[in-house]
Amino acid sequence: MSTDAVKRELYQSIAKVAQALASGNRLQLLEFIAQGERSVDALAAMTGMSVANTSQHLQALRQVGLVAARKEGQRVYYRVAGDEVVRLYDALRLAAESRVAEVRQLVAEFLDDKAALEAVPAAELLARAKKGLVTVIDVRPAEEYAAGHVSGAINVPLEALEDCLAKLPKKREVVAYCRGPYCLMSLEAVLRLRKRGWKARRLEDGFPEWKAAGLPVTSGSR
Amino acid sequence: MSTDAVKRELYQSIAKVAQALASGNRLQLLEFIAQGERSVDALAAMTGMSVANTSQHLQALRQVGLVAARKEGQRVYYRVAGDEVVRLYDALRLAAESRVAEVRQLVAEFLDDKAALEAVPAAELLARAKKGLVTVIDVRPAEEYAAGHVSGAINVPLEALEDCLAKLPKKREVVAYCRGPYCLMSLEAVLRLRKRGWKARRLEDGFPEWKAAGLPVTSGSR
DNA sequence: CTAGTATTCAAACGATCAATTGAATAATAG
DNA sequence: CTATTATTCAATTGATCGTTTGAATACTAG
Repeated sequence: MSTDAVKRELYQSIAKVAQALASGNRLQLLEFIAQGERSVDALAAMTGMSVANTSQHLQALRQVGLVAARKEGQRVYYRVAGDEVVRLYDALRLAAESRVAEVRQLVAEFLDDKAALEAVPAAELLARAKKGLVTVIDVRPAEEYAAGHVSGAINVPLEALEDCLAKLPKKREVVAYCRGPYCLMSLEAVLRLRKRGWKARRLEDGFPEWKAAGLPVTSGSR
Repeated sequence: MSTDAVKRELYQSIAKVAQALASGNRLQLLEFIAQGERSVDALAAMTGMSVANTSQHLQALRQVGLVAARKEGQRVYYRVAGDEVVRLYDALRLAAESRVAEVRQLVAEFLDDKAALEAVPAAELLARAKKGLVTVIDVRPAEEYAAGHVSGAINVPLEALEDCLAKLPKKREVVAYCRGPYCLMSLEAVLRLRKRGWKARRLEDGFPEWKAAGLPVTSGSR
């Protein structure tokens, strides 16, 4: 094979990985899978897609090596194939958020509709936290929490939200934060808490902005 | 709009960015652009694509905000839109390289065919460099070279290879290295140098492996 | 073995995408 | 002004992708 032909095929092979990410449904699947191993029907239920369609998309992801599968009994559990996959997903999300005007607008619209008007500014949170009026939760994965978090916040990863409800006094308002103003994890947490009867709002910004503003942070210990 | 609909559109918007990367031709364009601002016809010549086709692909990249354009005289120069874009490209390449068997095989085949058998192991390079028998060149971009490079190597970015030929004595063998064993920059450099009559080989691994092996590195100064 | 569940496969449709071609802008030189 | 060069636009064709549908496997419970 000629050098050029090999080169073209090499790029084409990399492009196949991008192609696997080029579908909103598959991205959503990947995000769920990144939170933990899931079976096909669980993923179908979470995304609202048909089982057949879900299976097909999962195979597209598996074919390029982004996810791996494990069979147990009559169920097949999918998981991300490795850390690079999560890093790739994050890089994609980041590039999209910071570059695509459309995404910014959609997020703004989404937030406006639902809870943005009620987002808590950092200064307000700080004041109310001092008075012990709120429970601050960090809904990012445990590793990110360990690397640094808002002082006084407890870690409630989004995927474990339902398991951690006991930790959250229902009387006190809950304020959730995540990676940034365009990250949807905290919003998701707020929506889910409200559905269950909590008073919940999101922090206006995420941890990076909080830290950059020189507000108190803690790292390592719980 | 319903929450679900917004969410779906949000994922779809992110997917559009991935879609823009889902083409070997566009990835190749992006890689060239990442090395520095380029005009449409220059890119068309580099990739061997028609100008119209190149223009069309560039616009696909621009539409999702991965590259930006600047008009000067009758030429339009394209550049990457930001650092996140390079990070995204790297993450994609990394995930593809580490996951897709096909890519590994293609790279192996490519290298085998061409120059892999003649790749210089790190130990051999070290020994021969000490005796002054070889010229070691780092073909990565200047910023990466500045952040750390093999001691004694001179920086000859791939895009400036032809301009730097004067620096390379034709009598001494040239050994080129880049980002890693699956990075094609050093191979490209070797092929181009050979075409012009140099004796050239590539280092078996890239800078990260060299550094990880505890071999001598230098950073900052030229 | 049979019934039931989880997953995958296969075919079919419409929608979207890539490359080619030829023409339309836009800027510059003479 | 006209001719030239660089880039983009528009229309076409063939290929690929996404979803639905219905059926085929694979496993488990009884």
